[in-house]
Amino acid sequence: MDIKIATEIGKCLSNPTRVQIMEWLKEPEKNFPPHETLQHFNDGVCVSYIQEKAGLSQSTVSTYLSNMEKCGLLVLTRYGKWSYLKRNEKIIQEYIDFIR
Amino acid sequence: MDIKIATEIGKCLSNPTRVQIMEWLKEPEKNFPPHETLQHFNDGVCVSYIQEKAGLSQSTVSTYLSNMEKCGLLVLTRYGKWSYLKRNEKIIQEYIDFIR
DNA sequence: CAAACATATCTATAATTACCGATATATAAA
DNA sequence: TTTATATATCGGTAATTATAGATATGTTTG
Repeated sequence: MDIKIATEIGKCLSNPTRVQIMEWLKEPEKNFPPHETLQHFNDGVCVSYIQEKAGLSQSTVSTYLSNMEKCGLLVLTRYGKWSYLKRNEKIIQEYIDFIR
Repeated sequence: MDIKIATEIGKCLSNPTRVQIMEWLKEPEKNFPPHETLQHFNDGVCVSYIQEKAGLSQSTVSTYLSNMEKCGLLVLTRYGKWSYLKRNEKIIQEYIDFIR
């Protein structure tokens, strides 16, 4: 991992709500209600659930998640009108290897 | 580690110079000239060497290092008029355990 | 003690980020 | 094909951070 990407990841992890989102996504079934159309969390959690739980505006949370996805911390999967986000454990591990 | 401290660490790691400093301090003997009064890097590297290498003002780098020490990323040791800084591997590991 | 040196802190301005409401886009449902 | 729903993006203001120069503090040395 290069220093530029590591810094972008650091920026994502410099805000308590975004750090909290990373923590919530460790255990979706514990932290979120079940999805209505999907019977699992295989692709993570939909944006609106995360937004609701974060208690910030839709636009703010959407921007957070977009940036977290751009730097690789999260993986985005779209099904119809829903977007699901899950942790990208591979990139997280690369980041850990970089800073350790 | 609680989310507040993790966020402070994230802030420190959200700037390329500060990330770079963390990297340099992994291998002081490789990245810095030998100290004049001290014959080792056991307590890390003095502020002025880090400042010189970073290429930013003395006050800016001093503030960086101070914040990095406050959140636990670095350990500060003073000998007379010199301050030495080294990585705090214990806290770094705690941070890694938190985000993983 | 005075001068020199290393580092920290203060003050100020420029740049960036936080956050929202409004609006756009894209899909699904009626 | 309108309407509703989910998410993204735009435009703006408030808050925070970046960074520097000036100054203060503490230490060593002459």
